[in-house]
Amino acid sequence: MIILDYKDTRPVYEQIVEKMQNLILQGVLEPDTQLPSVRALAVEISTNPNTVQKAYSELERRGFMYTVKGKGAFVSYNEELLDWKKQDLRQRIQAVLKEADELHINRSELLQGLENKEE
Amino acid sequence: MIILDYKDTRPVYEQIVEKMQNLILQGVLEPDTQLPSVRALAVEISTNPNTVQKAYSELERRGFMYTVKGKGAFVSYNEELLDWKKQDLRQRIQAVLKEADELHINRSELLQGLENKEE
Amino acid sequence: MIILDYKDTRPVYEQIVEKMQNLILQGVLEPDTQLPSVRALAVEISTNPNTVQKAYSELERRGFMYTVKGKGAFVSYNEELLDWKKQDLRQRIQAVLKEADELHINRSELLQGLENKEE
Amino acid sequence: MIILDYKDTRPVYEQIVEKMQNLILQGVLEPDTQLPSVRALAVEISTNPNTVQKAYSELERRGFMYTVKGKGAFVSYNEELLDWKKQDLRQRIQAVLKEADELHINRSELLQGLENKEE
DNA sequence: GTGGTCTAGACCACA
DNA sequence: GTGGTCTAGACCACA
Repeated sequence: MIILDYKDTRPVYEQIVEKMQNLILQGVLEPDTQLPSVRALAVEISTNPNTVQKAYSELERRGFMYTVKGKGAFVSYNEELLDWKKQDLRQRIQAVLKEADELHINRSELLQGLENKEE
Repeated sequence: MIILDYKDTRPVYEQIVEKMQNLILQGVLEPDTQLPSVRALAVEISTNPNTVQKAYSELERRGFMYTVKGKGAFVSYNEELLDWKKQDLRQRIQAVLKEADELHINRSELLQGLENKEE
Repeated sequence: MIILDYKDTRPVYEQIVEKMQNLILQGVLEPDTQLPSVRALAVEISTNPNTVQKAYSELERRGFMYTVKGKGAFVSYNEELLDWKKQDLRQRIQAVLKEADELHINRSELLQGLENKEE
Repeated sequence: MIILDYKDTRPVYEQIVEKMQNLILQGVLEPDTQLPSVRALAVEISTNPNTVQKAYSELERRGFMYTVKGKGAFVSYNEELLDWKKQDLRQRIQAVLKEADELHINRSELLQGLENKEE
């Protein structure tokens, strides 16, 4: 389900959050499906349960899953989440462009050739 | 000269690096100008000299300043550095766009209205 | 694992960098092996953890190790690093030879008898 | 007579020593010629007299000049000094080759193409 | 005075 | 436990 990249410098829990989030947004994990338990996932990716727990809490806070006591964690996808993600991506691009502005680097020049997905 | 943002979660030394770098790239600090001494800057922004030292070392490593032992630190700007920065900004935008691709979010839609600096 | 030479005038952190680097290039420390923790090595060679930390950061920057937060530091050797080291050694010899040229000292004379390792 | 390189990372006094030494070994400064006074040279290269003094002391220690109280400093060249310099260069090359040995890098490979001065 | 290194120890996020 | 950052202060070579 999830493969960690040990050469990635980001914290493990952040990698889990990002990967789970993408699986949900992409529809690979469908709404109301049950997710693996904290312990099961920890074993699967051989990491500490604390780390998985931290990732799950963050995903719940962001609205990507809900937990039912005694039953487990479930996917909670809805259209709003994709919008939320779009906003997030857009803000990250804006942050970069703001930096460019400060250095008097032309925005169009920077974005040139990036409008379309390369395949 | 430099104002720290205590709400910023990044380490202090990183904020110093980024701000000095921008001042140099913007031409506010001109080549061969002497920079404030490690101790002077530490007092000015009320931080520890070691922290400023760490920032200065990183700036030297990146080619933004050079150091003459016993005399001080001096600005060492050249055109290549701006190109290097442009590459860096471009790569950061590409990383965001790659994420968008994975979620089937349209690139043009995401970039809409960002081509020009808002004023 | 590492023995410091207190007669060596170079800074302690530089000696650590050089020795670890050699152990990695020689293959004594194999890729993905875990390195001693900052604190453990500091105790072993009776120096300050900050000094070891500085050495580890430099080794990471040079590509000889990678760090997983909360887990530790690991060896990250690849062939390119040895090539890089060869270039470095060659350049240092060239610098000496250039000095010799300026004094009209014959290169061959200087290099005589050095082509083969003494055993 | 001497031009300092401010982008050179070595200490100023070391640059002075090296440059004076080369001028003497090359015969540009002839034996028993009077050298500029500490103060005169300090003004000429706009540095601190302490720095020139340190360089002169080192040159005297190495046998490249002698001082006559009340008169000044004089060049003291003799054949032995060139031999001394050759030994010095040779030792520096040997140090590099010893490093190569430790990494199992072939000496001949490293020295290939360096036997003759490029022009 | 100036940068560079180091000690001794604290605190934090992460696992 | 592990790396990363930081404080407060010392000492050194160099100018």
